[in-house]
Amino acid sequence: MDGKPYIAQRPRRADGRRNYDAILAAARKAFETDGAEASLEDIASQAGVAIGTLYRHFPTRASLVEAATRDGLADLVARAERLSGHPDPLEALAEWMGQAVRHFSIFRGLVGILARSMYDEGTPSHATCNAMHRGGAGLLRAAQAAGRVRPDLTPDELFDLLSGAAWVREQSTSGRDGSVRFLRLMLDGISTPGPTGGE
Amino acid sequence: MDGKPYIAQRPRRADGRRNYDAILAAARKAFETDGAEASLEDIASQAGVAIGTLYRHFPTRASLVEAATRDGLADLVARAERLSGHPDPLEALAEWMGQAVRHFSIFRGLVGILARSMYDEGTPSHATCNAMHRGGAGLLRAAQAAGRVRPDLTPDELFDLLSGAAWVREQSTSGRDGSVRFLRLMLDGISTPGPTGGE
DNA sequence: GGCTGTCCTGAGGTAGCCTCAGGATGTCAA
DNA sequence: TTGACATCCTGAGGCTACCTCAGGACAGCC
Repeated sequence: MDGKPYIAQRPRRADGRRNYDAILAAARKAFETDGAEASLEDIASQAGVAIGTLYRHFPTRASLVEAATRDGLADLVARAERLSGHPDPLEALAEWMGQAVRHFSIFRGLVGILARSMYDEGTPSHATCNAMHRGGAGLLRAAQAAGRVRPDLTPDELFDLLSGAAWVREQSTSGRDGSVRFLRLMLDGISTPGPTGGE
Repeated sequence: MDGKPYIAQRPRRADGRRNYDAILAAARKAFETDGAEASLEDIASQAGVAIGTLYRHFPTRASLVEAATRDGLADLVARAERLSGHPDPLEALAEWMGQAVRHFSIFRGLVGILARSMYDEGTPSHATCNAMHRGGAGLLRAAQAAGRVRPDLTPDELFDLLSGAAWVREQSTSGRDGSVRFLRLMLDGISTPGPTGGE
C-alpha cells in the first residue's frame, strides 16, 4: 500500500545539484555526530540553504537517510557479489558480516531504520535492504552447502544476528566496541564444528 | 559527575500519591503502545493531571522510565538470586537470560536506555542495572566454573549479547519474534561442547 | 480553626517539524 | 540575445512537544 516510497534523485538544474550535494554532505556529518534524529533545520543551515529547500529535495527524513547511506550499502551489495566465489565460504561470510556490521552502524539509529526497511515496502531503503538480504543469503547458502554453517539457519535469522551486532556497536559510545567480540561469538554459534569451526 | 541522578519517590501526601500512581499507570500504558518516546503531555492528560504535576514527580523522562520499569527489573535481580543455587548452571543462565530479554524489551526504546544506564552513573536506572549486572555475572561465573560456558566470556560481553537479543525482540513488531532463536544461537555460541552443549 | 509545607495548575517560552504562496533563476529554443 | 517556462529557493507561520515557573489550593498537624 501507500504507492512507491519517495527516492531522492539528483536534480537537473545546476543550482539544485549544488544544494542537493551540500545538504547531503551536511546531513552525513550531522548524522554522525547527532544520530539519525539530528535536527533537519540545523542540517539545512549548515548546508547554507533554507529549510524549504531541504524538504524539496528530501521530503522525508527517511529519504534523506536513504540518500546519505545509499553508496555505502550499494558497496556492501557489490562486496557480497565479489565474495560469492570465495574458496572459503565461511571466511567469506564472516568477512562480509564484519563489513555489514560496520556499515549498519555508521551513525546512531541507522540499524533501527534498516531493520524496519527490511520488511516494510513503504520505505525508501527497502530496495537496497532487499538487495543486501539477497547478497547475504547467497553467502549463507554457500557456507551451508560447504557444511561450514548449521543448515537450519535462515537468512532472516542471519540478519537478526547481524543487526543485533550492529546495534551493540552503535551503542558503544566510548572505547568499548563490543561488536567485534559479538560477531565472533555469533560465528562460533552458527558455524558447525568443522575443519576450523571451534576457535 | 553530575551528582546523584534523581530517583522518583512516592510522595507523602495522599493526593500526591494518587497522582503519582495514576501517572505511572498511564506511563506504562503509553510506553507499551508508543515506546519510550511517548508524549509526556499525553501521559499527563491520560492520568487526569496537569503537565506540571507530571514534572513535579518525574523531572526527567528517564526518571519516569526508571519508575515504570523498577519493579520488573528488581524482579529480575531477585530471580538471579533464586537461580544461583541451581543444579544445572547452564540451564539457570539460559532461563535467566530469557527472562532478562523479555524484561528488557517490554516497550520500544527500553534496551537502549538500559544499555546506556549500564555504564553511565548519572542515570536513574544505573543502580538497578548494576544489580542486574552482578546477578547475571554470578550466574555466568557458576556456569563457567562448571565448565559449561567458555571461560573467556566476560559479563560485559554477556550483556552485549543479551541486549542485542532484546533489541531484536523490541524491533519485531508483527508476529516474527527473532529473539528466541537469537538466544538459542547465542547460547550455542557461548556454551562449551559439554554434556548437552551442541544442540 | 489556623499554619505550613506539600502539591497542583496552566500559561508561555523554546525548539523542531513541515507546508505553502510568492519570488528568483537556470535552461533552452528561437 | 532574448524571452518563456519549468525548476528551484525562500522563510514566515501553524503545529506539536518539551519544560519552567509564579501563583494559588489544600492536606495534615497542632
